[in-house]
Amino acid sequence: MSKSVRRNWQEVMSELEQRIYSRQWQPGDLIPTEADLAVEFGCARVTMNRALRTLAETGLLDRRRKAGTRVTVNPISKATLQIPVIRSEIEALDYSYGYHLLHQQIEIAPSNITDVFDTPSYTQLLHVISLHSADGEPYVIEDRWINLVALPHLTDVSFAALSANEWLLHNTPFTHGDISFGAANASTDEANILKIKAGAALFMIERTTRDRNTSIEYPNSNDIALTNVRLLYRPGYQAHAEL
Amino acid sequence: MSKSVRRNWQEVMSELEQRIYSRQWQPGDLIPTEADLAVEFGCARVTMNRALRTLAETGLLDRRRKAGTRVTVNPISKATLQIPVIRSEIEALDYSYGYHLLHQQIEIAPSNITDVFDTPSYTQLLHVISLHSADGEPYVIEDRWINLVALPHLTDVSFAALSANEWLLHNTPFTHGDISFGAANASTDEANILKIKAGAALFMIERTTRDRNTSIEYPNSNDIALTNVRLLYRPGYQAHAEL
DNA sequence: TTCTTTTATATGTACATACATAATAATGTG
DNA sequence: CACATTATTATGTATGTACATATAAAAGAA
Repeated sequence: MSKSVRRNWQEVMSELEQRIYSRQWQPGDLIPTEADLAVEFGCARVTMNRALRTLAETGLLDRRRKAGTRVTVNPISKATLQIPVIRSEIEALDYSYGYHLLHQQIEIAPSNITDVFDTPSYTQLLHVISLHSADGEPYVIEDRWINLVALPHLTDVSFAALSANEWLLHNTPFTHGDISFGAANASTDEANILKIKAGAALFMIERTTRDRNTSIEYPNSNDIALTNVRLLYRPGYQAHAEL
Repeated sequence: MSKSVRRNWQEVMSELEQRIYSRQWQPGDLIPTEADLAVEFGCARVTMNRALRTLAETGLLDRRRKAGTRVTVNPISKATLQIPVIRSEIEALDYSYGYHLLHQQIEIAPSNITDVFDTPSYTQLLHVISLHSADGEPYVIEDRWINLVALPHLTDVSFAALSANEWLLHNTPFTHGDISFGAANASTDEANILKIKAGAALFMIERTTRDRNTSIEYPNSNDIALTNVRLLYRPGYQAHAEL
């Protein structure tokens, strides 16, 4: 064989990446046009487009019509946190998974919860508290409120054997929502459940899950909050992500 | 104009999304082939490919050559956390930003740090502790170790006026690394700095930043750890993300 | 001058076609 | 029967071409 190294868009992209990482093209620099680069690299413009577009999606490049393509000035670091089902998380660590239902009752929810659900303050919601354990040791407390208006089937479901976490994933996939991370001192109750001292710092995840309303029956209604959960992890727990 | 509604890939994609969200195509279902869908939608196969590929990147579809395309069975929720520079974070909340250097010294680092940097245990590293404040109130403690072998210029830089956080972003963009989130009880020192009671639960971010080594001089060396930072936020702080 | 309109241009996308590749399904072999 | 080989097929990608669209820059009007 001779000269023509077949260039695919991924090779092209990593060549472009090199130029950015090596600071040959510096932040803020305007780089050559798609067409020019295509000629230089000996590929079609569409191929170069794919490479440049992907880099722009990654956040390395800023592209604007007519204005051209430039290297991002303030790259925003994006940490993508994968949130598995708790059972999978524990089993992935090679621990045996355990589940214990601590509380399941229909109650009038506190105002911070009814705010999230956008329901009247007197609404009855399902309150479920449970403990997930790893190798018999307490791992995380799951404190959940469920919107029975959106999920009426759940009124009579018992979560003694199956966690609400898994029931919801199985029955309402493809939901979205918002999530926040923080820290909290363990209350006396929580300390007892986790078998630790009261006041210990616990990593906390709070999450509201909404369902996209795409049914033909309710085309104009907004997203409906299905459930709100607060997870309190045992001391020392850390969530990892890549930058 | 008559019949041909020009179909672009984004319209095609949202039509496909509808079918997934409405459970017309259920998790695990094998959906029609690219070619068939293209015919059904009246667009080119490449256009359908773009729509399907994007949905696969989002995590809604699983695609495999020959095997076909199916709706994802266990959608992994991915929370993408945007990590801004601390100054921007504080100013975005409409607080006035303040910065105070508390400690800057070249020291022999503890073993957990030299492990991260992959340097000998006696290596001298730069240790910088500082406080970022919002409207004069303590906001977050930044406890940072810097690899002077990789960043020799920093030996003589004073961080009295400029935070290491910003210096690094400005001088070493396009780095990557790993990050973890957790909780810690405030030590006495930390409590004094943050003006809170010792033992309070603090949200903690720990982050190691590495530089991709793409220089011609060191083509074969691995990524080098530049810096490791531990951020301790004031009580009540929460990091938000979207699912 | 300042504001509005036009023009030029880089990116964005659509399509037809062709071939590449991975992996299942079918076939052949011991 | 188990196992290796081949054929088939759905996705993946490269290219030339054509047109769409956003917008910076130029030209024109006030």
